[in-house]
Amino acid sequence: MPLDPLSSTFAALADPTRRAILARLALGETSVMELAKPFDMSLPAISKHLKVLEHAGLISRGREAQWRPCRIAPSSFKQVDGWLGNFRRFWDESFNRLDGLLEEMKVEEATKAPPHTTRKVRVTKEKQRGRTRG
Amino acid sequence: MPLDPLSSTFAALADPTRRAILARLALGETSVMELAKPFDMSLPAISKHLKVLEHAGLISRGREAQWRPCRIAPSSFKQVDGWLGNFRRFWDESFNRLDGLLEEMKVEEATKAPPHTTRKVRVTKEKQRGRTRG
DNA sequence: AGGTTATTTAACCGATGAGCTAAGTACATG
DNA sequence: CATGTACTTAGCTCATCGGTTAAATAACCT
Repeated sequence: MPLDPLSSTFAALADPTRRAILARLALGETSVMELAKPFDMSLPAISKHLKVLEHAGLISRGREAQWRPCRIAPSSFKQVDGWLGNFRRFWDESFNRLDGLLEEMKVEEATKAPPHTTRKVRVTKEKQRGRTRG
Repeated sequence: MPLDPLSSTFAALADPTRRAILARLALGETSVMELAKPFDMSLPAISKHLKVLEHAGLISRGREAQWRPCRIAPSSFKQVDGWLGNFRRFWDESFNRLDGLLEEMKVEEATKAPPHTTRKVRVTKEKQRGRTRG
């Protein structure tokens, strides 16, 4: 019954309250009370949101006396970015320019391109990341 | 009642079936039948998933005779990537290195840093994108 | 017109999700 | 120890979601 990690991360991000909480946390670690302030919502509701975010790996929580300070956790963000990388060529112009360059460099394949799909495609899964600002 | 665009996009991405459909579409435009094949699921279910993806702006659909070919639509992907950019500094090392460089260049602020938050932070909203592979 | 293929709509069901209030836990301090 | 502060858990409601089957629509092909 538990969703795969990427699904729970996306699900966690699919709520404006939770995204606002993350935006606040991007400014620095803070308490639940502090996080709750901007919202016209009960504290338990915020508590639940935080649990969802934590479960999704988007935040982590510490303990300091009666406070449970929250902070951004990088890993899930990274995973989302990685997944998104598989589609980057669809909108990122500079990405495409670079891809085109790499394309030209291995012309040996160009002659036997299969006519199956519309565009020429190399899926190259995760490999996409890491080429951007190395 | 309708969610904001970013929320519906994230919600659409929070399902493994839909992500698999997108992965298939990354290989090129194709029909509903073709998209349905890999899944042990009724056709109406797939049809619903496609409607969700379309509504989220992640795909667009054409008409060719009795087929409704689907293809990736870039805009929502781009928006997600843009939003994610606000958090890139939390995981992308090279991003941080570049940020540190920019930091050093404007040292005039370094002396009067406020002790309010843990890290030194400039929010710089969307501006983050576009510096990667210019 | 009548049939086949491709896809959507309608109507339903069980599970999950976001919100609430009320009560419980954990720590700090008078 | 009693009270206050900072949360979390429990239990409820209502809406939405992912799936189903059955029927409808749409376009092609005799």
